Amino acid sequence: MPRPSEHLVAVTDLLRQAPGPLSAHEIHEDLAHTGIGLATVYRLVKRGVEAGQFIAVDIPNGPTHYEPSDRPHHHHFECTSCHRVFDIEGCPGHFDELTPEGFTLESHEVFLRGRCDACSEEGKA
Amino acid sequence: MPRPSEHLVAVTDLLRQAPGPLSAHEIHEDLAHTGIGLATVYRLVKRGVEAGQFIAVDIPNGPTHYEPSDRPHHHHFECTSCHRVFDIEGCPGHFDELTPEGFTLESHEVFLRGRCDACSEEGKA
DNA sequence: CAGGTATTGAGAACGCATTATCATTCACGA
DNA sequence: TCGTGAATGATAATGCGTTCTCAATACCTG
Repeated sequence: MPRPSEHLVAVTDLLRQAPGPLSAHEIHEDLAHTGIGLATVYRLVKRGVEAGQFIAVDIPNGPTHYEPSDRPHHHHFECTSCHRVFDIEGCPGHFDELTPEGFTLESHEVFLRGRCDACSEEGKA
Repeated sequence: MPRPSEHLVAVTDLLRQAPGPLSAHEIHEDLAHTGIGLATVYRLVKRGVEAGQFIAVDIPNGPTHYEPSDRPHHHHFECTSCHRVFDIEGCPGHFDELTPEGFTLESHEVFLRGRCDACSEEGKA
């Protein structure tokens, strides 16, 4: 029972509710019950990025993730166990002080890695 | 004039002299005059990483780079123009303060992006 | 100098993320 | 209800980084 163009709504809602950016694969899985195809997921996120609604987040050694573009400045935490990516608030700042002489700083990214709350719990048991 | 096993010396020296981590492709290019093959480059860096001499640096949206493992804690700057990666000294620290409740922090990475000294000069002209 | 072994380079093959293809299906107006 | 154009899903194809295959070559020992 796929509803055309309803897909965009579903993807947008999913990204808004998510605790961090999602990959195309994750979106496809989370919306599996709607019958959406992977190709459509890629089409919608690509369109969304071009339209400025979504932002593409490049993960080191992983697929591109997507998040709504209206979130305030933040960074990301990747779980080394479940590989999900979470938003984290705050920013160390003062990156211009780290920039070498003669270099021009344009942007910065901070990636934390470790275990998310769920996976940390598992480890304790 | 390829000298077998001399290749490892050449790769090691190159990585030591480089201002930052190099990709397999960059190593292959920089050592083109030695006649080294790309497959050999991959073999040597893989072996080096397994042996603990080199460290694999994952670049967002780019190929794995390699650097000597005996460098002190540092981060990286990627030039948006020439796409070379440079080491930068210093670290903002205090990442545990950014880590959400219940999460376990294992490591962190900081990526700065902008124009390197050479490419900044170009822009001025 | 001959034989055995490890290394090498070229190119094929692979894995993965992403994009293109195309027949089918759906929405919507006449 | 029928026709038309846009959207969709399955799958083939692509691009790129990396690994594998294998014949040729270099080193080493006797």
